Amino acid sequence: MPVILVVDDEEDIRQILSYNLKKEGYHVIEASQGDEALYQINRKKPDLILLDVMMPGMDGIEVCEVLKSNPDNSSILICFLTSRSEDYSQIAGLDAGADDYITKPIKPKVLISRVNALLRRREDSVVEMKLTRGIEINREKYIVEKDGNKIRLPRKEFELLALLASRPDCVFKREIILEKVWGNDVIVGDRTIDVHIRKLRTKVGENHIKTVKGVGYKFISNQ
Amino acid sequence: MPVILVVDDEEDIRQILSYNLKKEGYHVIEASQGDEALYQINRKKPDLILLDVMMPGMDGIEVCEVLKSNPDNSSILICFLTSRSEDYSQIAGLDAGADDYITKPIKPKVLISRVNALLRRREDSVVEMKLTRGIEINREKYIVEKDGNKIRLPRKEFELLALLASRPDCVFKREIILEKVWGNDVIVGDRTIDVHIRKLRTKVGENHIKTVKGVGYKFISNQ
DNA sequence: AAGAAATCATTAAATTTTTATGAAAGTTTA
DNA sequence: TAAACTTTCATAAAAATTTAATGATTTCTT
Repeated sequence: MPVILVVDDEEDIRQILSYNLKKEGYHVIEASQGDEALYQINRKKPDLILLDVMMPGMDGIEVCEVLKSNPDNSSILICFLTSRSEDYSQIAGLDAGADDYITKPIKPKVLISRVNALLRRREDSVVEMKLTRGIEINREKYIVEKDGNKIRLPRKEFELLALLASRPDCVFKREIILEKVWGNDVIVGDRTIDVHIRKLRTKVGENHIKTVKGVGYKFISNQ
Repeated sequence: MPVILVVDDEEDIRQILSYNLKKEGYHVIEASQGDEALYQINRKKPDLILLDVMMPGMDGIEVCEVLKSNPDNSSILICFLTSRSEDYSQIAGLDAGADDYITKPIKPKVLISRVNALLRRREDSVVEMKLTRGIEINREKYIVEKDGNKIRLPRKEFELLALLASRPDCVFKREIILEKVWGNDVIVGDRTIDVHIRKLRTKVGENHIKTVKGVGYKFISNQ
């Protein structure tokens, strides 16, 4: 289940949001201030952040900027919480980093449908993906481009790469990889993953996939 | 989901358009100048382009002309963005290449309904389709022309070709093919698809339809 | 720090899956 | 009913996937 971080200085609001999200089955963590939010993000990378714009101290926009300055966090969705009174121009201006915004007062139904939509959309938006140093994955075309050259990958290899690349710099445990790429019911030996990783490395580049011994593999975005 | 390219030199406008389109679920890419737009089009062929007429450097009309000079791009829809002040004669003049236009200031609701309408209309208008290297599909006549020669295809073969060609280079999974060409209720074996593909290949050309093992087939546009 | 244990890397070979193809058997259409 | 169209079947071919075997590396123990 996706992890959602709720950031708002008012405890009442945090509770209402948190309650409703949990009821939907999401794993919710909270922060009451900007810096606390950044701390939480570091500790447990959320899938989505509901971020209040107006907060004492570091406001939502600053948090967003700091957050997005780290490419590790590029896949985190951000949804601002704004008061209706804050004018649209401002919201449009800060839109750069955000994926959506919800105006207060927040109705539970609106909240849930927006959150669901955002997370659902994220799944689909992995159709095309630009990765560092000219690696591009296109799900529709089932093609990976490296420095402009098209690389044709067999299905399993493609799925594996797409999975790893869906969250760059995050480690995927072997069990997770098996579950996502091979399916829960299929039983294959552990060496199978290695072999596929091997093939990917020769095709996509040796230093794009890093192994984390005892855990799994990750796709390296930068450097 | 369809891909929409937003071309406008003002960042604010790009953002507002982008935001609203994304909210609808479209995949949006942006360009701030004419040549950047052409670059983007080359990189990822969009379904629709929202194209500002007045831009410094290469203006919208030029972009449109360059675009349309390449038959590969004939299926891309173009919607101009114009100021109310720009006189209609000019707009009428450039109408040739464009499918629609929206006058600024742009209201989100108008934007969305126009965009939806355009894309919906396109679905139906796959009546005739020019494809690379002189392959042309005419839905009304159930006829395919290759290098000027008319090829008469049986219904199923035609539907299959039309489906694959509707999104060149995109893979159609076997299940999707079955659903679209044969219908959800009809039960036919997987070999049936192969056989039809083979017949198409012998008639239309071996290297126009490519198989993606384990996934499905795709129509190759170029080369 | 040395040795043992666990975990990965790598290659080649074996196996399985998936598709191509020709021919034939049904089906529909004119 | 013949002709055209669809579908199935059987077999060949190709490609993808998995296993197995061996070497390398890291981690853990003592």
